[in-house]
Amino acid sequence: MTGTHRPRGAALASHIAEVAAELFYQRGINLVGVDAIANAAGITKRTLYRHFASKDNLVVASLSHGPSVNFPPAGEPRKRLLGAFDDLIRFVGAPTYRGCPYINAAAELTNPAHPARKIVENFTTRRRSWFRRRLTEAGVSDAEMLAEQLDLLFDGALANATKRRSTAPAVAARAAAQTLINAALKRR
Amino acid sequence: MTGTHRPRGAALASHIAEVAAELFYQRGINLVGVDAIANAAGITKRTLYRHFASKDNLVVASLSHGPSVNFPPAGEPRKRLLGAFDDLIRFVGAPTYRGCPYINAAAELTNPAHPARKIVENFTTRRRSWFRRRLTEAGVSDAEMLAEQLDLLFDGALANATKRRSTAPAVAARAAAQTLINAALKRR
DNA sequence: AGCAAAAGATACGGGTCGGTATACTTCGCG
DNA sequence: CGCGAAGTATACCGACCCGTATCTTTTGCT
Repeated sequence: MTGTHRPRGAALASHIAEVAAELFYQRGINLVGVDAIANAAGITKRTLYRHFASKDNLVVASLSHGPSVNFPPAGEPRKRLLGAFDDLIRFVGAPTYRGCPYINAAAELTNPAHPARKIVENFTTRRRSWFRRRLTEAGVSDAEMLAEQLDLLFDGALANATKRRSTAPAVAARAAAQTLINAALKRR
Repeated sequence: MTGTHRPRGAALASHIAEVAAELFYQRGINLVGVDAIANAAGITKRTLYRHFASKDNLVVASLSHGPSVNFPPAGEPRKRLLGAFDDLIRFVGAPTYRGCPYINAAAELTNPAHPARKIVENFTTRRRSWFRRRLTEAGVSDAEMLAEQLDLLFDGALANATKRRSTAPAVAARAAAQTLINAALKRR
């Protein structure tokens, strides 16, 4: 055991990204300066720039440290699908909820060349794929289309809850998902 | 006819808000300064501040001048509902599409006390009410819940299209809306 | 014609931004 | 032990931010 009290090296980089993620999430990417991040992380701006070449790079790294919805790792396909929506309800109900970090990033980073934009796009694609695989396992014929629709309900609940500060949209999303899945299975 | 070449008085205020709306939409509220707005509007910063007490006030005024989805003003209820989704497809397919101005504002304006946040909330509420009224006219029993769900599909398509730059989510939203409406009418 | 309001032109003020420079201290490890 | 990397402390840079002050010119209206 090395026993260092404060993080160093790679561990420090991860710590910086974590602190940045929280600040970006609560106050907005464009409204948080690197000075504030360095200060909150208990380090110097010089040290921050030793780990991240630029603020843009730090934004990219911070995305994987933000809060997220949990997707059930195993179980009956339909239960896993609805379980994701259950956790969505929990997610938007958190007292510190301030929207979906990825939706927010897409809104804040208007420069199409920003490196974080690709991360955002990949994230959505992966979530849609997860839905598609579960739907295929459940026996839905047009899994591609339904996966897209469940993804919409997800983003819709996240975006709507940001505007209204309520869990109602997430609850409605869960119900809509159930309706759509049932309709797809009946029509088979 | 007065015949003034350049707008004055109240007309100028509206012109400023229009220019601001476009800049905010394309480049982001927090990334556009009042100097850039005054410059693009062909006026002086001094004049801008004669019409708007602060940038925050201008942000509020700009929201009503941004691009928006058209809701069919008359016709058979179900046609009007699907017509809104048709225009949603057009909206997200525009080459200058950069997300929903209201969702973006909610993401950018992290200060809960910002005056624009109330405008954003009112907007969502009004759209949901429009859905609810049409659904009631169409004979849906639980119009409240279904209106919420259609609103989710709307926001979902808008948010998802921002991340992916595609009309596919809007097309899927329209199909999902149809499925949900049909299911609600059958179950009556 | 003439006046008050509106708009132009320009500069400034205090603040923050992302990023860099310099010089000093601490730490891990061979 | 001692060396080099990592981190601290602090100051600085040019650019931009929102908002205001001053002064001149234009305009609409009576």
